[in-house]
Amino acid sequence: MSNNQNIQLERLADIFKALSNPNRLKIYLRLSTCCRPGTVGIYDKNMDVDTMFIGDLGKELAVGKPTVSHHIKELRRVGIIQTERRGQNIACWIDPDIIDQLRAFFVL
Amino acid sequence: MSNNQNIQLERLADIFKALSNPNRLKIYLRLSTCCRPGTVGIYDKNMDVDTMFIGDLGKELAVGKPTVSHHIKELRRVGIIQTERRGQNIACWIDPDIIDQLRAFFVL
DNA sequence: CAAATAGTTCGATAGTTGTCGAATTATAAA
DNA sequence: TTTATAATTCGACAACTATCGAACTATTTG
Repeated sequence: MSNNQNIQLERLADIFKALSNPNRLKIYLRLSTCCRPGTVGIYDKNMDVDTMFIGDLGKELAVGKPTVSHHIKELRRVGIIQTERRGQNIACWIDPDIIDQLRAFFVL
Repeated sequence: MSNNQNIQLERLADIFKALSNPNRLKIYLRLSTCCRPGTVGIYDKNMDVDTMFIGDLGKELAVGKPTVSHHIKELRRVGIIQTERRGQNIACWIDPDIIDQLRAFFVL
């Protein structure tokens, strides 16, 4: 019996799992600094305010490229980040919507 | 090099790991209904408003007692819940402080 | 004390995860 | 077209996790 409520629960558990690895959490935190205060919700990925590429993230992480790629894939899979190729690089940013949902979840 | 910031990060990752298992997330959600709306922050564990015991949680979870015990231990280890023996039973409740911290974390 | 109930601990096991090096693909530059 | 850079995919492996049954501890009740 896998009803809607269970699907939602599994999805939420998956999101927390994505944030449960220190390296992925570092990526999340690093990306969250790309959004200037007050710009959440109106963040425009074309503004290039402070664009982060996957390679930049790797340099701060002390793990190899395949590992970074794996973590990015996981964060994208659960919807925490979005990516877009720009030439040789791939830009990443946090999806503000999912963060709103998570904040709402922790209202008891 | 394991500075304070890294310790905090590891702790946060640990909290998310605790919530990343569907059964533990169910326990969290079930316990969160013990706090009536509007009582967050003034929740008094001695009020017995809607006290949950570990056995009650197990009945709703379709896993054996050792597994429930393991999950409770994990949730307590990271500080999400607190427990207290009351006779034969052990009461559980969510620590409201940690929830406030988690909500604050998701403010970009 | 004996029996019943609630929960924990232990040891085992199947499954999952994080990491790597090597090989590969995609794009840009010379 | 050749070379360089950025990132992904693949296969492997060690470490970790969720679960269970059996045995154990703690508490209450008769």
